Amino acid sequence: MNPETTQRNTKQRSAVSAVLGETEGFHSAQDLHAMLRDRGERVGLTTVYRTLQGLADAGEIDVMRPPGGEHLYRRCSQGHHHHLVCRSCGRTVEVAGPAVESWAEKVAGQHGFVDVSHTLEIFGTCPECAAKS
Amino acid sequence: MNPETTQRNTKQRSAVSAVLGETEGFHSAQDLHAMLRDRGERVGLTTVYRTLQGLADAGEIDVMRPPGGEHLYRRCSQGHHHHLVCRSCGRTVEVAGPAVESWAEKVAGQHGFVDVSHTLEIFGTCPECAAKS
DNA sequence: GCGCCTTTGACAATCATTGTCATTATCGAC
DNA sequence: GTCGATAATGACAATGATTGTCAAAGGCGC
Repeated sequence: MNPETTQRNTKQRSAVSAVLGETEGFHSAQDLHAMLRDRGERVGLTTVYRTLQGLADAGEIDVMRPPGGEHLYRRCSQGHHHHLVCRSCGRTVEVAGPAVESWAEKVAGQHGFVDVSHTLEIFGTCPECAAKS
Repeated sequence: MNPETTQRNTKQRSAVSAVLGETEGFHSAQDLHAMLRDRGERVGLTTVYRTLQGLADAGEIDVMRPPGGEHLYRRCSQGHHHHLVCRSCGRTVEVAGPAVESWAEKVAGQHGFVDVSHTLEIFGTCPECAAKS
């Protein structure tokens, strides 16, 4: 078992990372690819996908699978947390829920499940969007 | 707020509903389609998809979007609840978490979000699968 | 600098899901 | 029970995100 999957530092990887660092909210792989092109970076779509997967595996970014069908990626704070997403404008707020974490662990444990993880997303309409409609 | 969801009762709809009622766990649309064919029901794949969407909209079934990429459907108890899924054998346990519900509402409210909903899935390895490995 | 080996990227392939549209079946009215 | 409007169906094509492929290029240790 090699814990350190030989990762090399390439321009493309930093470019993707940089874009993620400068943008707010979630973006699809294709979005990010377009942004990179606009910035003049020449990065292949395939590479964007692979880089994002790598970053996601490394825990440096979060992945969300909205009903829309595309994967959305976002750089988030490192620790475990969840998202409160406006279903109208896409605005995202990070929320922490220690109570939820322990609850999930407890419930899973009661059923004998081990190696537990969980996903939680909260959807709603943010104040601005609610006011608009 | 129900603008007449004009739904007709058709053989296909009952067939899909019946299969869902007799199976355990989550199944993909294509799975269900295959099952229906085995039973001798002649149902088009397109119809299976549409029927499932309809049932999901009506709240009669639950949809899950696992990392695998396929949509999985399952008939569940009507009330709001969540799932504890074995990531090895797919076994599913329904769990209720009143505390989580209220927590989500509260957190969303604190940020001014309205019309709140949420999704929560817990993944783990069930006792049997854990023992096997 | 040199060479090995990972990464890259253009393109093709995959595959679940959705759109299309002529045909069929359902439901309410009579 | 019959009729007719109209929603539902289903075979097929289309879509579109994601993944696979493989030759070429670049990073890293030496």
